[in-house]
Amino acid sequence: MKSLSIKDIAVKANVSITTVSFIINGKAKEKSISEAVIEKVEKIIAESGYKPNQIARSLRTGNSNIIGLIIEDISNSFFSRIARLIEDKAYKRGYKIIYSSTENSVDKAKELINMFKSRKVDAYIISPIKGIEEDVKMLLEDGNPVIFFDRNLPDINTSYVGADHFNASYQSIQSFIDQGKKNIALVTTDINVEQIVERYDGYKKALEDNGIKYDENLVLKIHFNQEESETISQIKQLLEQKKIDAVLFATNYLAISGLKVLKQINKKIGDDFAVIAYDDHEAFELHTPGISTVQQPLEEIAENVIKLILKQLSSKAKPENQQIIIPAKLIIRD
Amino acid sequence: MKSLSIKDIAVKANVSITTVSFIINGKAKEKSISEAVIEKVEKIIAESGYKPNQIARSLRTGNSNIIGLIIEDISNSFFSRIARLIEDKAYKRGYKIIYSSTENSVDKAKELINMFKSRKVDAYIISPIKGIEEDVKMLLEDGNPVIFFDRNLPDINTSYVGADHFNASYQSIQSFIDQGKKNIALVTTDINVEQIVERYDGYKKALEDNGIKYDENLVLKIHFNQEESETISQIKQLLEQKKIDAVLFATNYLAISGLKVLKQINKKIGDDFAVIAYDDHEAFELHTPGISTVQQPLEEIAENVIKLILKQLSSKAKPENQQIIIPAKLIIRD
DNA sequence: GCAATAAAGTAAAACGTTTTACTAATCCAA
DNA sequence: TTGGATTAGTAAAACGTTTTACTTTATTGC
Repeated sequence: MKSLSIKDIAVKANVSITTVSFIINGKAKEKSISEAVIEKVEKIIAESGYKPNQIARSLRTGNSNIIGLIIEDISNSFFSRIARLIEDKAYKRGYKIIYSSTENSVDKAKELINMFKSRKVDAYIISPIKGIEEDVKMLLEDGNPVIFFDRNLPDINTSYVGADHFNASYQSIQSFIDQGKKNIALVTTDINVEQIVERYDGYKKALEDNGIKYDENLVLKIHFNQEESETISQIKQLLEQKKIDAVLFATNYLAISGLKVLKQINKKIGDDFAVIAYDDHEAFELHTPGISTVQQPLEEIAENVIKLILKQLSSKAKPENQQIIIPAKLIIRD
Repeated sequence: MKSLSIKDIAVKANVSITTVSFIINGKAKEKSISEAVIEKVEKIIAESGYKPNQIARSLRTGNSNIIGLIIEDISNSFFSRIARLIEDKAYKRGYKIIYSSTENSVDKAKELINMFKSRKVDAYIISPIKGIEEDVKMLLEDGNPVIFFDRNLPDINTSYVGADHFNASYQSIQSFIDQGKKNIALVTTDINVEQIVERYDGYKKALEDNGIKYDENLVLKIHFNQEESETISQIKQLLEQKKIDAVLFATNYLAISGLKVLKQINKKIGDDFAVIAYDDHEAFELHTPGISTVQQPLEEIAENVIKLILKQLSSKAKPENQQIIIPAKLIIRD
């Protein structure tokens, strides 16, 4: 069964297509369509269940009311929770979200940008990776609103919303030191994105400020995309160094793997061994003992992202770029 | 900067729009375009970075290469993991996913269906809720491929892929009974969807088959969408009944809340109190002691969903409906 | 009672593709 | 040498909207 078109409505109501279009778009008054006609057409529309074809609409107007969301991996709870919040807020303002996961592949990220481009999304929300700078620059040159979140690309001149990774990391290490820890390990990833680098820098700076020498044997950089079993064996190797008395995990999935290791090698978290995980996760609260975490301000990040996007979408002129850095919260458990 | 259109390419190559279109769509051979022209046009396309406008394409052809995914909540790890798998498999076959969360609201689900309809998605993958039967029927009447997963709506005649909830629940209870448990509680939700009802039925049947009387004081039905604090206090009330020696949580988020309660009231899982959670979650593996779970076959569900969808998309005639029920696995931990 | 203005509405172009039906030139067989 | 088949390509309609520029009739002010 073919779906109804504006033409069918026009014929039924015995008016022109133009008139129907004006009514649908709330321009009836301003285009001086009579009350009687408005009512008649609206009645027919309601009865027939006609819905305008958004594709035709997009083709004509050039915008789609769709926002593209590019993230690393929707099955990571940090991203899925952010996605949910963004979706929610966007939806309330009449925007829909198309998302896709890059799995940290530059090629896939570029492909996604192209796909979104050819689908004429109105705006891009991206948690970027190194290597897509040129593509993003082209988007910006073409006048597309682009907002980065969680991660930033320093060479790109656009708005960014994220947590204060450097300070969060610094404070975590400081709290270890305040507890008297001396041999503090860091488990992080080798992906070269700003937020990960900042966490690393915060680690180093805190050690330095406290007069503790940086020891590269205490830092483990895990390949992204490797099998979890491999990750686990690397972490196991690290943590078997007896002297380590504290460890900061730079992402939640690394912390999960790390906790599995602790369970395996039966190393207890307590007075002489402390753990902090980056990005909260339900497992950390439930764990016995509770795992201290750096909690990212998801709600604020999502709210700011949407606010910036909508501001750009509603004003023709591009607003000033903003770098919104939101403090993260260190939650000490148990 | 305006983006390039097929016309720009045609002008540059000094051929007609038609010719360019044939080449883009791989019909050059069959439409007898000469090798020389093909090469020339392809070169120009590559150099200019031209990408066809998918919106115009969709308008003309009536399909979008987009599959709509409607789920309850993307931030629930069961759905986000399934979404990731589906996205991945769809992507490999040239399809993109638009997803949205219903939050178990019938109105939002209907709105989403309408939105997808007006965007002309090629197919619908839905984890349905009661109340949208009419809307789905209309989709089917219009010839749209629709596949349900995780949950089913009995009155609707379409394909379904899901786990064997009844047996999984039955086996869980049976395993409690085999351990000698007598007062087995069930914490479930009040949403009226088949998969939840089946879990409940499995619970009842297992008790009955073992000659244990059903006691409604041992069954707690939690409102969907209520605050977690409320959920926690209700579960607390239930579990404070001393005689309860085992509990099955019918969803992973209920189990998470339940574990928080156990931690609060300091009730230990062990020989005289057992827990099984439905749907695995990282927290369950890490928990001390490990929490036994019913693991849904995510990979198989996603694979079957995509297989069915693609079969429908490629064959003009609608294939037979299939009900694919995949056994779930009871993982006993510790 | 006449020009200017307002009210009520419409025809047709445009958005960027795909596809159908067509033309013109060349080839080949009888 | 002729006429059907093949090769190489194109013009134009169609998809379903929005929007600009236009028409026709009624109203107003003087």
